[in-house]
Amino acid sequence: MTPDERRGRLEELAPELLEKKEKKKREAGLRPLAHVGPEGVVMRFAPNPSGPLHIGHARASFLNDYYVREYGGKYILRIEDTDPKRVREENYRMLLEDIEWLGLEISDIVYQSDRLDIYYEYCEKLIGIGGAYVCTCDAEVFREKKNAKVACPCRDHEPEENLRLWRAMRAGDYAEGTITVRVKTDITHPDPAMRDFSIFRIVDAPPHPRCDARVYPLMNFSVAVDDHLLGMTHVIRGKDHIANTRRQQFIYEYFGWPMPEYFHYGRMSIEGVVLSTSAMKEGISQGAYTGWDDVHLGTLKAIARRGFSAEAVRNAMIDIGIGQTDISFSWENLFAANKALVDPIAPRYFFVGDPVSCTIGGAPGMVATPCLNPNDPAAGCRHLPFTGTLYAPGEEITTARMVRFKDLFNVRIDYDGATPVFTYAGSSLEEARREHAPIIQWLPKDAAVQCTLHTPDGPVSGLCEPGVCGEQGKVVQFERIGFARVDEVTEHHVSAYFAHR
RNA sequence: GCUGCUAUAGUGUAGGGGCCAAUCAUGCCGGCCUUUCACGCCGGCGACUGGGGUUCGAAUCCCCAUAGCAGCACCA
Repeated sequence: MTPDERRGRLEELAPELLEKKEKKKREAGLRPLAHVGPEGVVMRFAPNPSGPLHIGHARASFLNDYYVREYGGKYILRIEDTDPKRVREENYRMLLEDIEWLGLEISDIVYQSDRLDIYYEYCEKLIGIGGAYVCTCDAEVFREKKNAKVACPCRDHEPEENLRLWRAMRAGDYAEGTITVRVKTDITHPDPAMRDFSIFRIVDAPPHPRCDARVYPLMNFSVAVDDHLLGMTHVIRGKDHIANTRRQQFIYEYFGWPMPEYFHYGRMSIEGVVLSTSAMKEGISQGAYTGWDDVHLGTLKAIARRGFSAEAVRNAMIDIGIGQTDISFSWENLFAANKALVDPIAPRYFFVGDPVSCTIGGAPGMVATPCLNPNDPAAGCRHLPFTGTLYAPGEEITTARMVRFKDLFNVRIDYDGATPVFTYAGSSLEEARREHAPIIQWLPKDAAVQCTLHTPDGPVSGLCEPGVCGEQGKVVQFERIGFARVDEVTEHHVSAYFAHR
């Protein structure tokens, strides 16, 4: 049968089958979520304040943000600061700055360090119903027993005994590392990661910047309790948490709570930038990097400094989606996403690398008026006066017999021995085209500013238009070079970071 | 070692038994437009990891292999 015949046949036999196939249509964006109630969704972004946010965090935060925007509901920023060893005062500030930059639609901010009493309360409940026990075994000893599927003696304590130990733990009778609370799962579970994992421990030092405590929950407990109490409907996080989800399931089951719906996206490798907090910290302290926003780093601060907008990062991340496949983050795709946003609005300027001063014989004085943006005439023009001498890019004038200085005129290049001689060759654009003269950028002798363009291959020094000085913090396009963010402007110097072509 | 997840063009992604000689984006190549090698437009290149099985029919379901990744912390 031909497809048409089949279709006709099916129409006779079971027309309803035809319908559902028809409506399969692809829409832009992420796949729809199931189990969305009338109130929308409740989702969360849960970083820990151990350093600045980086591209990996952008993915997690934007995926969740996408669905909250899509369905409405709540987006909770939950700061997971239950490990005093990894939490530092300044990190909270940086975290909030980064959140601000991302432009997330956050509805509530929750600090886990404010909620220790809640975790204690639920821990006591869990112990009371026999779901957890207090273990005083040495961690190493326990690990070996666990790997051999052998229970430790503490596992047989009655709940009363566990409660007694728990209170002693709370009261300060035990030192760091000598006592822990474990969920009673299945010591013979085929997956060693599931066997009686810890949910509380003692940390003596350093003190926590936001609370006064010695007994801290481990993430599997605080996360499970919070996700339930805060009403999470869907959780999107990396696949490194896939085992944690299964561990948390034991806690949900003991309490009889329904679980949220989980998605675990795959690992994203990112080339070309430093991502590990420890490596960044070390590099900064040794002076290899200028700070958290050093462009060699993968932090959001660095990305921003290089001229990428949060919107571009968002678009790139939504395009990547929530697949479980491990992927390589593609800078090229981010470049394209950023270009789409920045090209319509970035003002154009001339940048001249390796500038050579050229006096043009026989040329009339005039003022060139190139557009700030050829696609947006309303943006206006720049005014570049020519008074007899200009700067031209060294490489370009040594490889051509004739050039056209953009928006100015044509120049013929002859040689007197090794020294080039420049003569005015008319203003006809048609003629320049006929002669295949390259149209190149230039700068007035009297109106050029020193400019360092930082590229991945190192800094390029040259000159740029004075107008660039008014663009600090903005992204401009250096014609025929690419987009760059104007980072710093001083009286006689501009520093810019190359973003992409 | 044990447990689990994944496998579509260079990169990212859609497709979850027949509409797939496989979508879209990006990239690359060619052309057009253009006083930027930008933007825009037109055309082209490029992929279902391998092997078995189920089925009339498999990118899609099952098994095995291979590869990658994750977890097995008193971190998150």
